Amino acid sequence: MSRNSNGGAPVPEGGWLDSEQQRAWLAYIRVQLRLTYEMNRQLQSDSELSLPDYDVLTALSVADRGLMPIKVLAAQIGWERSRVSHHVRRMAERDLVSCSLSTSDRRVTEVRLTQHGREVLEAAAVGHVELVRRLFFDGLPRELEGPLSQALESVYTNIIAQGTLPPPVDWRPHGVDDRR
Amino acid sequence: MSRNSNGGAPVPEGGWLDSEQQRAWLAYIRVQLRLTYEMNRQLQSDSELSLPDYDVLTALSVADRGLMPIKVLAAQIGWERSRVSHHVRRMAERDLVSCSLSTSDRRVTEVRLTQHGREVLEAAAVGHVELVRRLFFDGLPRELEGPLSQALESVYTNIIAQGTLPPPVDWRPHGVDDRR
DNA sequence: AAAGCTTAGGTGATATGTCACGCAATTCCA
DNA sequence: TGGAATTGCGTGACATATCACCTAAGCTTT
Repeated sequence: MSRNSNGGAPVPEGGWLDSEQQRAWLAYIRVQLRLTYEMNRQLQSDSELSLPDYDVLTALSVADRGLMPIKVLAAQIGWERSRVSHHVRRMAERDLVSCSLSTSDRRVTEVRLTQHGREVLEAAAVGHVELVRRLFFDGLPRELEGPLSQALESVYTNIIAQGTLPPPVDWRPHGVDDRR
Repeated sequence: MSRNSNGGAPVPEGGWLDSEQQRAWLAYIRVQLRLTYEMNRQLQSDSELSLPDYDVLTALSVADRGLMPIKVLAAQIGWERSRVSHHVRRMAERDLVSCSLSTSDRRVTEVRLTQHGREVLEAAAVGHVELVRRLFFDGLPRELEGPLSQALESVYTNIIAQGTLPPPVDWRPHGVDDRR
């Protein structure tokens, strides 16, 4: 940091971001930080779920028959496998999910949403989505919704192409309806 | 989840997001997840820093005289104070920062960037910014940079207004140049 | 200047996440 | 078909984060 003090002109060469890019990146980081903080806080105070809990339950809730191998679940929500393993065990102790061996391939553990888990999720989702709407969309002018989606989708596509992570399966997070 | 199966029409009433909003939200969450994962991964493999380490060092590097009270640092990067306290102690053991009591108010601990910390940060920043450019901006059409910035800035302003968190001080994260 | 409030931080118990490794089921292939 | 490679996961040691609570310095009031 603190070099490249060129008074605000774009930086064409390899190393740094030009000023328009810096603007976008700064805005992105700020939104990301605050939003994560607030979502966590809201969930924990209005429900018995943490944001990670919520992510797991949401992924399961839209899965076929509310059930998913650990490997797939990890890919869906972008976690390390062993994190899922630990987390799911803890959630099972709270009766939010249950685990069982697949009959077809006895290496795989299938994680299943319990009835209680589904109820807790649906109760929590109301407040969560409400928060997202209030914090995110109430501040977003209608005419920028389209461009924002486009921009983020482009970036996402690029990340998948460039990134080192196995490409994910379709996933709908945080109150995004699955319209079956 | 899994209710409100209205076949794709916008949902006007209170509870859920309409389909354009769902599109934006889904894209946002996906980008957020992948990007965090990749940034962490890159930093840890190309330097001796984690993403949290990097955030701390970046905040300090743009501070006046490379020095900041813990309280301010926490606000800058959106952490709980005690997290900063613990983390900074560990970083001090690695000689990335150092702590000392303020002379004017002996309650405050001032965290300072060490010479070694600055060197490590500057070495790490090169690869980090390179990754951000490759993953984020290479996928973002120039004509969408402006709208994206605008959209995220609107959202950010709204979060600050609505949110429960103390409004932050100015902060420039992750390789955003401070052009003093 | 002492009682009581407020503010900055540290601390220790606990929860959570990561990493390296190991084991067992499956698949590959000579 | 039997051994090697691969795959899916669990585990335990360790790193990190959170939470409730503690101390002490400064401030305010009387």
